[in-house]
Amino acid sequence: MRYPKDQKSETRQKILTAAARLFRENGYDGVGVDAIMNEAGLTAGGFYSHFSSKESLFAEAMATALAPKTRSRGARDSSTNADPLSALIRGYLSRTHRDGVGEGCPLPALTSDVARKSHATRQSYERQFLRFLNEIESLIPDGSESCRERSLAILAQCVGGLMLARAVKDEKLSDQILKSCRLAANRIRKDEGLNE
Amino acid sequence: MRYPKDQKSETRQKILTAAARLFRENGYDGVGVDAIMNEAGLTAGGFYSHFSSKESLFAEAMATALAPKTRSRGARDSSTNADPLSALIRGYLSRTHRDGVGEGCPLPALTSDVARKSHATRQSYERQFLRFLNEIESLIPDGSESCRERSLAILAQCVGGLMLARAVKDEKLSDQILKSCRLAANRIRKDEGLNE
DNA sequence: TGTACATCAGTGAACGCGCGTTCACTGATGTAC
DNA sequence: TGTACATCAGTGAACGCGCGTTCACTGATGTAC
Repeated sequence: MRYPKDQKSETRQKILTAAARLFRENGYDGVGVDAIMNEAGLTAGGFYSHFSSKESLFAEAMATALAPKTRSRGARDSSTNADPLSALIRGYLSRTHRDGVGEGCPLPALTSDVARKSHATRQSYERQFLRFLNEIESLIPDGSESCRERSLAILAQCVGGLMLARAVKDEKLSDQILKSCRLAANRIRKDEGLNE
Repeated sequence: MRYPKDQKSETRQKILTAAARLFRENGYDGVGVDAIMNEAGLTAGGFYSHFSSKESLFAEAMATALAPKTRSRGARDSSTNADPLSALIRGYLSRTHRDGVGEGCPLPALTSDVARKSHATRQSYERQFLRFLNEIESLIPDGSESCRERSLAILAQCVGGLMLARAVKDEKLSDQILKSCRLAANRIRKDEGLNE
C-alpha cells in the first residue's frame, strides 16, 4: 500500500524514538533490529528503507536522545533554587534520572558502546557531547576563571556518578553516590577556579 | 593426555588473564569464548571444564582486573608528590591509563555491561567496587569530615573522566578532560568537607 | 621395577539459536490520461 | 469524473554467519598391582 505523504518521516521518527529508549536500556548489543521495529509497531524487514544499518541508527538514536527536548537528561526541577546549573546537576544526579535509563541522558548508558564503534559513529557522538558541554558552560557565569575546565569536570562527575549509581544494586549506596556527586559537582560550580 | 598437577589452575589463571584484558578492550559482547581461549593458547571446547558459563567468567575476570596486583588501575607513579591519593588520581587520570584499556581499571570499561547482567554478577562487581572505594577512603587522612562522601565523589570523577576521555577521539579534548578531572578530584581530596 | 589400567585436561567438530541483512512480494494511494 | 497504471512503505520468509554450549574422543601421566 502507498501511504499518505509525511507518513514516512513520521515512521522514521517512531523508529528513532523506540531505538533511543531501547538502546539506552539494553545497550547496543542488547537490542535487535527486530525488537526496535516491533516497538515502533512495524516488522523487521522495513527497517532498511529508513536506515542503512543498525549502527547508523545507533548514531542517530544517540543524537536524538541527547539533543533536543529540554526535558531530557533528568527532569530539571523548577524548584526554589534559582541557579540553573545547580538545578541541572540536581536533576541529573536524581533518583528519577537514575531509575529512568530509557528516558535519560545517553552518556552514562552508551558511552562505552560508542567507544568501540566506527569513526563516523564516534564523530556523531562527539558532536553531541560538545553540545551538551557547551550547554553546561553557558550556565556558568561569564568571566569566571576556567569555565571550560569546570564544565568538563562537572560533566564527568555527573556521568560517572549516574553510571555508578545505576550499576550498584544496594540502594543506600546508590543514593550515597548521587548525593556525594551532587555536592562535589556543586562545589566545582561555585568555586572560582580549579587551579591550586 | 593427563597433565602435571597444578597445570589446571595455571590454565585457569591464563584464561582469566586473557579474559580480563579482552573484556576490557572489547566489552562483554565484543569477545567470544573462542577468542578468549585462543588468547590463552587453547581451543574453545575446553572452556567449560574451567568455568560454568561465559558470564561467570566475566564476573571473575572483572574481579581479577580490579582486585590485586597493586600495579593496576593506571600505573601509580612514585614521583615527587608525596600524597598517595594524589598519586593515585594522577595515575588514574593519566594518558597511560587512558591508552591502556586492556590493563587498566575495569570500572570505566565494563560498568555499563555489568549493569545489565545477572544478580550474581552485579553482586561480585559491587564487592570489588567497595574494595576499591575503601582503598581510596583509606588514603584520606583519618578524622577528616565526610571521608566516605569524598571518596565516592573522587571515584566517580575518575571513572567518568577516564571513560569520557577514552570515548572522545579529539586528543586535545581528551587531554583536557583528564586534566580538568585531575584538578577537580584533587580539589575534593584537599577540601575538608563537601557540605556547604 | 615393570606393566595394565584409570583419569581427566584439552581437542575439534557439531548443535541450535538469534541476529543483521536481503528480497520477492503486497496493496493502498497518487498520478496520467 | 472515471479508469489504468506506477509507486513505494511495509511485509514476512529466508539467508548466512557467529556465537555459546555440548559431546565423543584423545593420549600423557599417575596409580594399582
